[in-house]
Amino acid sequence: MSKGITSRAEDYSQWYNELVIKADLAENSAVRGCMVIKPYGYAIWERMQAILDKRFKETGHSNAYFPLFIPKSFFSKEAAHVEGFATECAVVTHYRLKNDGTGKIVVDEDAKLEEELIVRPTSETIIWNTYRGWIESYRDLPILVNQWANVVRWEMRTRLFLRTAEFLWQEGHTAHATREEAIEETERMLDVYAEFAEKILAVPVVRGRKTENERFAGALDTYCIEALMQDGKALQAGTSHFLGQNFAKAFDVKFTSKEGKLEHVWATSWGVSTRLMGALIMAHSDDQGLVLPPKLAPIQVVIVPIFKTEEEKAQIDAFVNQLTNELRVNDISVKYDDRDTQRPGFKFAEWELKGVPVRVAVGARDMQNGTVELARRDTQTKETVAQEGLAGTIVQLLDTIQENIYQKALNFRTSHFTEVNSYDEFKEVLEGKGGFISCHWDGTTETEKRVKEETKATIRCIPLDAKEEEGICIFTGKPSSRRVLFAKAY
RNA sequence: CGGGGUGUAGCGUAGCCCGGUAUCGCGCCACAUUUGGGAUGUGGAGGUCGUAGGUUCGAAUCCUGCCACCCCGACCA
Repeated sequence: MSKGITSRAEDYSQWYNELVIKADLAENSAVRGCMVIKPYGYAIWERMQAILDKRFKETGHSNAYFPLFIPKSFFSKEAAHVEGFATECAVVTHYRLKNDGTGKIVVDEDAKLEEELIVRPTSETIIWNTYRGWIESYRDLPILVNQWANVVRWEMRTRLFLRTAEFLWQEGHTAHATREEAIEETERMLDVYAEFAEKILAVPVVRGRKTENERFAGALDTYCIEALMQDGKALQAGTSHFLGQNFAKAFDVKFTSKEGKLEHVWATSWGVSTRLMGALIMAHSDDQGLVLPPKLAPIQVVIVPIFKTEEEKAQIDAFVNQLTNELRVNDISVKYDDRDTQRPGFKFAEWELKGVPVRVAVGARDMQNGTVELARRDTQTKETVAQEGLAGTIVQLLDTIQENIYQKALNFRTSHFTEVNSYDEFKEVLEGKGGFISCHWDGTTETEKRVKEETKATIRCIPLDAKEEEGICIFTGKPSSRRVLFAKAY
């Protein structure tokens, strides 16, 4: 693609003001790496929430809410977990401010907390501490809970959408009586994510498992979906973790089984975040702005009237009213942009920037001919179609667009998916077109780290559908039994 | 936290080397003409030049500290 607004995450800056702004409150109090999500951007997040939440409910989950603050001591209970998050925690140490006598507001040192509170970077610890009180018997299991929340991770380096210091997400935390059931849940939720990414976001993803090195802090196994962006870099779009009994042991959560034995509970956790908005933008956008798949778009159809006189406007209004009603019956969200403060060309450009999939332009000429101009955001094409049966035409067109956006992304990924059998080839592809590189790896963290140092590529995942195949590691020549996926990642 | 860079109107910028009270474009406001792809003309509003100090008759410009942001690394959804 051309060097456009979406070729890299950094290039958002040309238009992200439409969706978010970087939080910059004032002077010395800039909120580092956070973002203000403006209404239109938030509407996209709300669509994601609504669709995912429905799926969570359909798969038996309920929403709950746990505290933002986590006592520091909770963190130290699971060794791998604390090690994974220790370096990126915001810590609350005091609970009061005071006037220092000169009019300056300072932290009141007398108001020091006995135990510091951590602003949650993820909620496993506080949730498992709570679950201890909820679980006594196998009859209390499973617990299938999800939380919609914000979390804070004080990253060294932030990147809009992809790695902000505060982000919105959902985190599912489930408790099970058996290992098998927990693994099943982990895989089920990965499927929910993958299906959401592909069918709703129209972003094809690879389902896989992380290597030991890339695993979530405290998990026995981390499943993920990996998407490919238009610049050839991979993005982890969602994760589902099998936590084993690690957190149950750390927080002493036991239950009495059917057989009367006291056992530790099995756990999973899974989450997706506002990073999905970054994935959406970088997977589909073009130089004209966002391209939203119809199933996700907060506004699916925008109608722009073109008129000179009040009479013409009244005539168009009547037509649009009827069309709007017909579309709404079909569950299509419609925006009638009849602002008289902007000209049609301006509106066209603005709604394209915002990614609205279908635009209907209707003017006096159309009213005479019984037609409208129907424009597609994905292909940037337009045609004149009959007003007769227009709602039906649009319903079909939205499906076509959804499919086309997915196909386009899939084609891109297919052409950026390369099997290699030597390290030279590996480096050549990596520095050339990029994308996913499928190759044999000896299974050691040492090799993985060495490759990362030399090439910046990491193992994105071991694909779930990887077939057994004898081969040799392209880095060390040691035997390997299946291919893994490497890529440069965000 | 290391290395590099930047901070001037809502946004993007010129000016800085070589000190004399800030340039241009977009946007904004008013009026007129316009309205089928980001209108045009005329007039107008808007700036403690990131911040604190220093040098100087005089600082956006020179010096020092601090803050923030961006890029590259380490870290990560």
